[in-house]
This record gives sequence, structure tokens and C-alpha cells, in this order.
Amino acid sequence: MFAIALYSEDMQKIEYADLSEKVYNELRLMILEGELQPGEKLKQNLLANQLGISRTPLAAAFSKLEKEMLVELLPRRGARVRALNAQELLDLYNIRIQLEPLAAAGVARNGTDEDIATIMKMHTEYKTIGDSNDPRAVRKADYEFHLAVAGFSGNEPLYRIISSFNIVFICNQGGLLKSAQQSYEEHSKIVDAIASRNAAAAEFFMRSHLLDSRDRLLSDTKEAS
Amino acid sequence: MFAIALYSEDMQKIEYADLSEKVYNELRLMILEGELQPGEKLKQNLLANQLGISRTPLAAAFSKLEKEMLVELLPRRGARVRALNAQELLDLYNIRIQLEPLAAAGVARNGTDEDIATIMKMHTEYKTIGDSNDPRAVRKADYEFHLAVAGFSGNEPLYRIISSFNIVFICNQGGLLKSAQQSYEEHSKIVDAIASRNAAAAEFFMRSHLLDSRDRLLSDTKEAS
DNA sequence: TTGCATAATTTTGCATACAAAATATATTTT
DNA sequence: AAAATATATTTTGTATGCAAAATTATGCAA
Repeated sequence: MFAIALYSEDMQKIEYADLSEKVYNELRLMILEGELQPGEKLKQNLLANQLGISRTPLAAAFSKLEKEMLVELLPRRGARVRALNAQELLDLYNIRIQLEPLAAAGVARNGTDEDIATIMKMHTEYKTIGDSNDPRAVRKADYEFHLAVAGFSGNEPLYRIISSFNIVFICNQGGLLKSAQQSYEEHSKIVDAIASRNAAAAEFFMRSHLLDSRDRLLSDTKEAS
Repeated sequence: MFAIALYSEDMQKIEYADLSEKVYNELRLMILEGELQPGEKLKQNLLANQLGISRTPLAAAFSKLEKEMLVELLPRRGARVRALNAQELLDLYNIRIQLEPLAAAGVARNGTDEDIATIMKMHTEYKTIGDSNDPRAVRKADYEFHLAVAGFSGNEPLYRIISSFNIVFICNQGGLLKSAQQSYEEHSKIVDAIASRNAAAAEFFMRSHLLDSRDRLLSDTKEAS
């Protein structure tokens, strides 16, 4: 498994072989955390100066971010942070519902005992963090749990899709949709199924977990309108 | 819907606003069509000269291709064409089985009458092409049919994932797994379900279509070993 | 020969330079 | 003053230049 950095505190630890990769991660973080607002224009000179680099590695970073749907590239008119509307958020959720159950089944089938031990450990920590009442920490733990499942699925393309489209993060953009307590209980079923190598059950419980979240998202947006 | 160019004859028609996009498409085509072999080193100077451009737009193109898993980027050691092994091919198929049924359901639900008419027209042409006994043409028609379904699904992130990971193309890398006749019949069921706005049926028949192909792929690789 | 150290060459990553396009500002015209 | 035109500034896309790293070639001892 190869977890990608999302939170700035984690990013400090990572050594980058090339600048464009580093810049790509920095921009990605800034966009996902809202430091760069949707619609905002990404001026090359300004950003290059801010980040202490030239405009060349920015081009590569922009290209990567465009593929992830985080930025919009308008030829000769620059790059903007892409805004995801409610429909696209729901679209992503429906994709997530298709992909993460496949990942959970994959871990149950292909994960090593060590992989599964790691997931169980993360799950235990999730309980502690949930009790701490720190929403940001809970969200981070949730993000890492789901990404670990994808990472240990033994299906690399699947992991690449889930991580590079920021599916887990974006789906939880407006905060987690249920209590840490309930999430923990639902995760428990998934983890138990994985630990007992029951791929069908892991798939089922992951799907239930996500379907429940999507339905909450749907009723939330209905209320808001 | 916004179809991406894959076959060289289609690419001539497209006007590109910037070189890196053009180069990206050219390289993508060269890799998918096997002109650039897996494992092959992509030397910047050589390629830039061949394509008549400088090395700068190549960097952006490489970055995009790396995200699609078509190119491997080794820092300070250049880029190579990425080789997909049998396992990853199967992994992609399993992803495809999750995503394309969602797309088919999407068309049935959200496609305009015009979208659906387009798909029906493509399907009719598929029959003609199938009778012509030109495997390359059949494969192209199949590719375009499946990509059209994704494109008319009304789920843009879904289309972006399917197209940018070259899922349809790569899954059929070793040629189509069944006769044009059988494909046509299976497509017919999907098209009928879409035309009658039956999302559940469209989803079901697309899944059956792909599951059958995957099982053929599995028994083929078993035979080969 | 083979193995290893050293030198020459190539290749990469990044910064910079420059022309063309886009945007902003100033000027004129109605 | 508002609209239209002209001018100046900024910004972008791409080519080029340069230093550092990697690769290949060469020389030399065992």
C-alpha cells in the first residue's frame, strides 16, 4: 500500500524526487482544504513566487490536477480551481458505492494478515478518535481508513482511481454525514468480514455503509433546497 | 458527450489549443496502438524532435499519461511505457464491471432522446461493421459504443474515469473476446432497455455483457498457462 | 579477457527568455 | 458620459540554456 499525503502535517515527512510532484501535492492540498477557493484563478507567476519555484513545474502539476477534476484548464486563459456542484458530488458518491465494496472484497481475498492487522489497528484508533469529539481528526481517520481498504485491495488500478479522483475526500467535503459512533459500528462489520476473509460480506457491509451515507446526503440536500 | 480521440484517423479532425494536449493525445495513441512498446524508454530529445516540438510540452503530456497508468515516471531516470500485466488487466475488468452498468443505467435515466437515438444509430452501424469481418473496425465500433454509453450517462466523473483510464480499450487489448454476432445481440438488450428507459434492465444487461467477457478472459488465460 | 575506477557523453529537471494572446488602461469619438 | 478604438501591461505557451544526475565509454590493473 502506498498512501498519498493529504493533510499538511503528513506532507512534511515526504521527500519528493522532483518539484512538480511536490507542487502537485501542495496545490492538491490547498484545493481540497479550501485554501484555494473554487473558481479562483491560478496565476502562474503569483503561485510560482509563493511556492518559490519557476512556472515550468507548475505546468505539469496543473496537468495532473486537471485529470483529477480539481482544476479547469482554459487554453491561453489559464487555470481555475474547479467547482464541484451538488450533482457531481452525488455522481462521485454513486461511483464510490460501486468501487469501494470491490476494494473491501479485495482485501478480504488478497490482503496479507499484516495488511488486515493494519486495518484493524486503524479501526481501533478510529474508536479513540471518535470519542475525542474532534471532527477534523475523525474525518482524517475516516479518510485514512477508507483509503487503506483501497490500498490493501490488491487491485492497484482501483486504488489509483479512488485516490486520484479524491473520491473519499470529496464525498465527505461537507463533513461526515453520520456520528463517529455509527461510522465505527458500520466499519466494525466491514473489518470483521475482512478479518474472517469473507469477501461477500465485506463487499455487502461496505456497500451498506456507503448507501446509508449517500441517502443522508440526498435528504440533507433536499432539506437545504 | 465529449468523445476523446483514439484512432489516428479521428485525430486529424481535432484542433488543439495547446501543444501539450496534442502531444498527449499523440503519445496516448502511440502507446495504446502498440507503436510504443511496453517498457520502452521515452527519450525527451528524441520524441521532441520526432514530434517537432520542444521538451517542455512533453513534461505535461508525460504527467497526464502517468495518471492514466500508461507511462511510468522514474525521477531523474525518465519515462517508460508502462506494461500492464495479466493481473492488472483483470483488475481493470472488474472495475469496468462496476462502472459501466452504472453508466448504462444513467443513460436510461438521464439521456436525452437525442442521446439515445445516437446510441441506437451506432448500434445499427455495429451490425453492419460486424458483418464486414474486419476485426479492427469491429473493435473500434465496440470501443465507441461503450464510450458513448459512458458519455451519455449524465455522470461526468464516471465518464472521465472510464475514458481517462482507457478502461474499454485496455480490456479489449488482445482483441474482442466474443464474436461480433454475440456482442451485437448483447448490445441489443442493453440498447432496448435504454430506449425503454428501464434503468435497472440496462444496468443488468450491461453487467451480464461484461461478466461474460471477463469469464472468457479468465478461461483464456487459464488455457494459455 | 574480467572487474573496477575514472572520464566523456547524454539526459533530465528546472529556470529563464521571448513571442503571441489576453486583459487592463488610456484615449478618442460620438 | 458612454461607446469605441487604440495603447500599454500582464499572462500565457513554448523554446532554449544550464547545472546536476545518470548513463555510457574508456583506460588500466589483475
